[in-house]
Formats: sequence, structure tokens, C-alpha cells
Amino acid sequence: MDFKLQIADLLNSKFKDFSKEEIISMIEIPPNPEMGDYAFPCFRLAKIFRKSPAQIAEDTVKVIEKPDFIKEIKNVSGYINFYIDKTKFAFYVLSEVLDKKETYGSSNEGNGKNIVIDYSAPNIAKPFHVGHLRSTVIGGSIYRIFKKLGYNCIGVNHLGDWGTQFGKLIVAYKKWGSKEAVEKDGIKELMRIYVLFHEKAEKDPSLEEEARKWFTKMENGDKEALDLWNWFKDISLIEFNKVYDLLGIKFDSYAGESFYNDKMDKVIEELEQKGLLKESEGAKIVELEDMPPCLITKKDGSTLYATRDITAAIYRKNTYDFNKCIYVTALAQNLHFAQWFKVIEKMGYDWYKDLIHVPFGLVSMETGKLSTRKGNVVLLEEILKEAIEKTKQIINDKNPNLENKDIIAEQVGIGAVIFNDLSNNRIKDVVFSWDKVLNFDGETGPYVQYTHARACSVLRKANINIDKEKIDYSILTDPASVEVIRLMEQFPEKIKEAANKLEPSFIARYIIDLSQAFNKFYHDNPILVEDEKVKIARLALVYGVKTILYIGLDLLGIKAPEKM
RNA sequence: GUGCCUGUAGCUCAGUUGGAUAGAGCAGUGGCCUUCUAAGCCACGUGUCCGGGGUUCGAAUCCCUGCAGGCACGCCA
Repeated sequence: MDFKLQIADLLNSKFKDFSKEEIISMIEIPPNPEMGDYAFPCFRLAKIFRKSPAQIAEDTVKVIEKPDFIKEIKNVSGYINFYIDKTKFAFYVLSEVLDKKETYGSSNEGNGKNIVIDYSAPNIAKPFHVGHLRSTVIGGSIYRIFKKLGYNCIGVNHLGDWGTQFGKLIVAYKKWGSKEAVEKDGIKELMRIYVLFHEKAEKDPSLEEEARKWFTKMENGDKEALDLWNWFKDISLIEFNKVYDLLGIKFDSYAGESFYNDKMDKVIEELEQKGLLKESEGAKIVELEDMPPCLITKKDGSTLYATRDITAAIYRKNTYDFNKCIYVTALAQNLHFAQWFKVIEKMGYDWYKDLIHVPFGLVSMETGKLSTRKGNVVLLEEILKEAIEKTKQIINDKNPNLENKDIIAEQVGIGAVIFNDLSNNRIKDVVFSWDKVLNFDGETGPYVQYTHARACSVLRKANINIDKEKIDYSILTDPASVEVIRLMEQFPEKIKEAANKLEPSFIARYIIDLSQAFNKFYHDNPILVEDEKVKIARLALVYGVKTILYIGLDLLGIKAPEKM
């Protein structure tokens, strides 16, 4: 039951000058529960009716017939305030949650349409650090949110698996590496010899030349070069997948840069045929209005970032026939995306408008910019390890008899890291801070997980099946219960907003709000009481909150342990 | 220089698409565990919503302008 819609209908019958959609958009939720559950400001009507807002409100209140779910309608200085009958409100909202359980908030608006989401995209042979985390968790959450709304999501990890750096790596490996060391230390060893290469190359430029030759060999399909490259890639992927498993991230395709090597010529030809390519300083470009030109090939004829992205977009359109293709990358790449989206448009593809760049703010360290070479980064592995370690300490301190300590420490520690990254609007720049990541109090992942575990604990202790027929909803009309129910009602809408704005933080904020409301309820109202009616009603509320917190955490890719 | 992003409490940030008294968390102080998990709850303070104009019955929110910080602007991705 959609109360807002019902009220809109009611108002629409009185104010025929406005469409139902307009009325819906005018209805708001008052800042204070004492002002009612829904409000309709009459100020905009004043001119049309040539009456004061207060007068309109007063007249309207008189003529409206109160439906049974509304307890009272009041006019307060130009607002029409609607007070929903709290018992009925509790009944409609909570019984729906109890019916739908884990599917509460799901919808079929996506109707199986395909959405491609391009996220994470780390460079092979380089370690995963804080900088890569954002794209990974934001993309992962967007994937889950759209899936919840009935879309068919295709997660693509556009791996950075091609380029001259592999020539360098081969040279470094042949000179200073060994099979044993790489097999033993994985990416760390690859990184070590890669950094070593840069140090040596500063004194000996011939190394660069050698690296270029090896890359050329790769491009020409030389077996030795490609075998090494494939090996490096396998080593990297094994390690990336460990991280992805921990973060609850999955992909449907790992088609990275190398995948498009043999597909770009055709696209360049197409650009040529459509008369879009111009030569400029030896390079080939597409000229754009209001923007710097988009570089397609270098003067040596080789391809560029944009060439690959254009090719990949066309490939994805042909392969997945996407409804939307979403790119989760840094805000700094704004211009790049604007440029090649425009090129797609100029090529005459009307689906250019389905390409969406989802930018996020810059990550830096307290000591300045991230720099792998200068060592000014924190590796993700290190962050997760610290967070898990901290969680273990807290468990030993507060709940030493907990079983499966290791598993729960992992779930909570990682939950803290993910939540920390998803709780603010993605556009904000972030400065990495150990204090913040390792703080588990207040608006944090562990706080939500704790609230969930608390709810689970009560349900476990009660050990009864909640019989829906036996619930007396009039018990759930105290302010704390009403606040929880109000929030419950908003959840489905919140998921849609998160999808529309591509903002996982909406979900994160919401489950914080719900947790706060629940903890207040929990504090104010004893649940496991003698009075069977009171007990069942409150347990039903607890169950509802538990369910929504579980779903909400899942949408962020965070586990919800039942004990912690 | 041009373009994009950001500017709200000491710090980190919300702010329901222009509405009623601008809210949380952290940090600080004090209180609450013989009852369901104290990773919790309650109480206490502070605001030039960056400045200046404008639109409007009404602006943190929209428009113009200025300031501050960040980022991007042709052969990296």
C-alpha cells in the first residue's frame, strides 16, 4: 500500500489543475512527526485560487473525506498535514515486510534488460591499493542494486593487461627474476623487479629500448613473449580474485585491453569511412565542438585509450545489447569520457545516450598524492589485514566465547572497510585515514552489523515462529516503533533513488538511520516480556528490521553475521 | 588561461529535488549493564550553510558574480 499515492489521489480530486504526478512531487514528509506523516504545502496554489495558502488549506480540510487509514487532517499555516492511523500504518508496512522477507524492496522494473557495468579494472602485475578500492566497491554495489530492481547485470573487469609495461616486465624478469621467486611471492615479486627496472633504466637507457622490442614481439605474436605475458596475467588474476572474494565482488567478463587488440582496426576504418578522422601533427583525431579533439592513433600509428574504449563500447553493444553501459572511474577522467561518448554520437549510434560515466572523487594520503613508486600508498591487503586484526581484538575483549571468531572478524573488518568507502557521496575526495577506517563506532559498517546481530540474538532467544495473524499492530504505536516503521516504508523507494542517482551511499545512509531508530526502539522497549501479545508484535518489528538490514548490507556487498 | 568537481558545527559529512525550528557521526564532558549483545542508549555546545547580488510568498538548495581548495586539458591508462 502506497500512502503517498492514496493521498495524492485524494488531493487530485480537489485540485484538478494539477496532474497526479505533480501532486505526488509536491507531497512531502514533514521535518517533525508532530506535524504529521505527510504534508501538502498550499503556497503554489495561492495564485490560482486567489486565496491565501492558509485559507486553501482550511477549505480543503473541510471538504476532504477521510479514508479509513487517515486519522486526522489538519491545516497548519498553509500546510495540509495528514496523520496516518498508526495502527493501520504499522499493519500495512510491517505485514508487507513479513510477507516479502528477503525480496522486500525488489522490483521487476528492470524487466531483464541488460546493464553493463565496467568497474575495478586494475593493472596487471601491480598490487591492489586504496586507489583501486573505490571503483571496485562502488561498481560492485551498483551491480547489486540494479540486480535487485530486476535488471540483468553484466559486470566487466576491463583489466589493464596490455602495453609497454609488459615489455619492461619481461626484460626485468629475464635479468633479475626467477620462476621460483614469482611463484612464491606473486605480484610482490613482479612489482619488485618492475621497480628495479625503473631504477636501472635511469642509468641505462638501452633497457627501455630492449623493453620496447619485447613489447613489439608481443604485438607480433611471439610465443615466448606471449607465454610470459600470460603467466604474469595468471599470477595477477589469482591474487586479484582473492581480494574480490573477500570483498564479495564478482565479474561476468574479464575482457581487458588485450581483448580488443584485433578489433580496433575495423573501428578506425569505420571512423575513416564516416569522414570523422583528421590528421593533426602526425596523429589521427576526431575534432569535437566545445571540447579538445579525441586522439585515435599516435603518430607511429598505434592506438590509444579512447580507441580502445570506443571499440569496447561497440563490442559490448553488439554482444549484450545493453540498456545502459556504466563506467565507474575517477572524476579526473571526465573529459576523456565526454570526448569519446561524443565520438560515438558522431558515428551515428543513437545509443551514445546510454553510456554513463559514474565518477568518484580522488583518493589521497595524509602525506599527499598516491604514488606506488614513491611508496606513498597503502595496499588493500594491508588495510583488510589491519581491520580484521582490530576486529579480533574487539571480539576477544567483548565477546570472547564467540564461535567462528575468525570468520566473523573477517566479515566485520571487511564490512568496516567497504562501508567506510560507500558511506559518503561518491563525488567527494577522500583522504585515507587509519583512524577512520578502523573506527567501529557510530556511523560505520560494524554499527549496522552489530544492530543486525542484536536483532538476530533477540529472535534466537525468543525461539518462536511469528504468526502474522496474532500480531496486534496497535502495540507498535509508540514514537520509537513508529519511527522504525516509517523508515521501513521508505526502503523500496530508497533503492530506486540509489539506482537513479547511481549512489550506493543512499543505501549506506539509510541502513544507518534504520539502525539508529532500531537501537532506540530496542533501548526503550523490552521485547521478551510476559505479555504474549506485546512480545509477538515487537518480535515482528525486530524481524522486519533484521531482514531489511540484511538486504541493505547485501546491496553494499557486506556480510551480516548473526552473532558478533 | 579554459573546463569540471568541491565549499554546511573544531573534524568527517547528511540535508527527501525550492518549504515549517539546518541535522548525524567523530572528538570532549556527564549519566545508564542483577532484564533481550554497552561495537549500544541518553543528556550537554557551537553555525556568516565561502562572500556579494538576484529570482520567489519562501533559498543551504535555482540564476549571475567573486573567492578558496582539488582535478583535467594531444600522442599514459
